[in-house]
Amino acid sequence: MAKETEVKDVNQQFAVPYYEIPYEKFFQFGMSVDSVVFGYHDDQLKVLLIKRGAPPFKGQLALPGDLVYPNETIEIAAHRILRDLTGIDEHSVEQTKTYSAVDRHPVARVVTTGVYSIIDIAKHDPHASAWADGVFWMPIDEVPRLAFDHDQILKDALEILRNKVRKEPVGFELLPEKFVLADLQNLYEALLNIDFDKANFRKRILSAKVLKDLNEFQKDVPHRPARLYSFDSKKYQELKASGFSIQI
Amino acid sequence: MAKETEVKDVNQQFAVPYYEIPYEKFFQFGMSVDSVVFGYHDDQLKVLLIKRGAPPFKGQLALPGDLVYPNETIEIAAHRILRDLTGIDEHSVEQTKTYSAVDRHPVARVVTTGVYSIIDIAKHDPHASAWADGVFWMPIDEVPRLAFDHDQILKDALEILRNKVRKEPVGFELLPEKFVLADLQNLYEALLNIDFDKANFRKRILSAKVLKDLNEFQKDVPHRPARLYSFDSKKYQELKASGFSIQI
DNA sequence: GATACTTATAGTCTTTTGTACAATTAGTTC
DNA sequence: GAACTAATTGTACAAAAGACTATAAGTATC
Repeated sequence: MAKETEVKDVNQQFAVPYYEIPYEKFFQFGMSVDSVVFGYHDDQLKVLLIKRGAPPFKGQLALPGDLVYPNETIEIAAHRILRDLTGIDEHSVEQTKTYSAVDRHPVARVVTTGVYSIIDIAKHDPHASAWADGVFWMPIDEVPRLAFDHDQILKDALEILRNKVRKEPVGFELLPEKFVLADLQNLYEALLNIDFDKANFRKRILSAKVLKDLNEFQKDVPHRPARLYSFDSKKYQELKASGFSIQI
Repeated sequence: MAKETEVKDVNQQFAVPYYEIPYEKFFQFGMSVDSVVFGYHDDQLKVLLIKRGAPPFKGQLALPGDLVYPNETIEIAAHRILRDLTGIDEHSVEQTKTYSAVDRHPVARVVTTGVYSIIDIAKHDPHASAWADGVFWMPIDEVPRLAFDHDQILKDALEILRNKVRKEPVGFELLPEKFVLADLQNLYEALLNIDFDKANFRKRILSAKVLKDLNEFQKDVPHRPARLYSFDSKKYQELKASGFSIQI
């Protein structure tokens, strides 16, 4: 909760009814979006970063993000900005939190909304464009200090992802179409920083009945090949509609 | 996900690098906060509404909310605005979502952030002030059509509350200091729309070990008086720190 | 003051779920 | 074929959840 003193100070400065304050005073905010794009590769959870090619923080690593146009929603801006900066076109967008610290932007008053999305790295090939000087998939625990308050935005998004992944089958969006149970387990272990017992993980995930058994098998592995599965989103929708929820 | 066409339209209109677009174009947003204040009374979950005494939507019911000052954070503004409109002073503030539909405000471009808080009705006595023409505690399932997009904001906040209440002991903030297990059960039943078995609810809640047994009893009830408890926040902090979490 | 009534609280029994770990299977490599 | 690796199946025990019964401790009634 905010300290009482802070609240009082603000009040004293504007101690008049709101309709007597000049309209222009209020309509000076810039809005921006910052996207936390998660991917998974080499058994590691990764996040998409850009090298900023424009001030402020030029040259530093940051989340892809920019100002929202006056005639856009935050969600539409998130799509546009991510495509402009990295070329990534199709992706989901979920809000995390809105950051409004008065001095979070060194130049102007910009309130930003964090969003996150989850993509299959193999399906996208990000490349820097517009004012981005570079785009990188960075393993989540190697991320350095970022521009603005993006450290915090990333941290919050990660926490939300970790909570979400236990209740909803978002994990599958990070994997290729066909996968093996061990892949799925590795993903969850990387995501949650937990080790699961292989046999029990299998039982739990299969009992959720959201995997389609493809009756195909791994190829070219130096051991017994494992069964391939895909996520059965139709079955999941049915289950969800009937009030059932999965727990991992 | 947004439709592709919408995104394209927006792009065509601003098909120039962002640094060539006049600065003023971007900094025209108004920011506001709308508070969903939950309370519990008469075995009912209630929400605090105001009757708007200022345009737009003058005379209609709405969530307490207003514009954020240029030198405030959203959270500080939420405190100020709720105090100004209803006199409620101490309260928690948690963000839910940010709403940015271009036409959500009929007069200007206002992006609003929803916040929610949970208070003990008995401890606060809201009264209309500033431009509020009335303040009401409204049972959650009797809430009529509200101004702006406040129906949606309330709906989202309620869903977030319901999710939260199962994992964190927020429920206690809605109850008076000393309560009886039946109170707590009624609260959870009202909140989640579920019936619990009395004996099992008791076992589960007590096994979480976050209740302090006060060794006091109900008075003036026409039957065997029940034991009074209070929430032991110190113990809860310890449990939480040691990685334990409650599940209801 | 005995009896009915109401709700609190304790206890039991069964089913389900979670967890650890052993056994078996099916492939590759040498 | 023997050694090796990982997949898959199975088993046994512990813990939790759920349904239900029994008892306790008050008030209200007569």
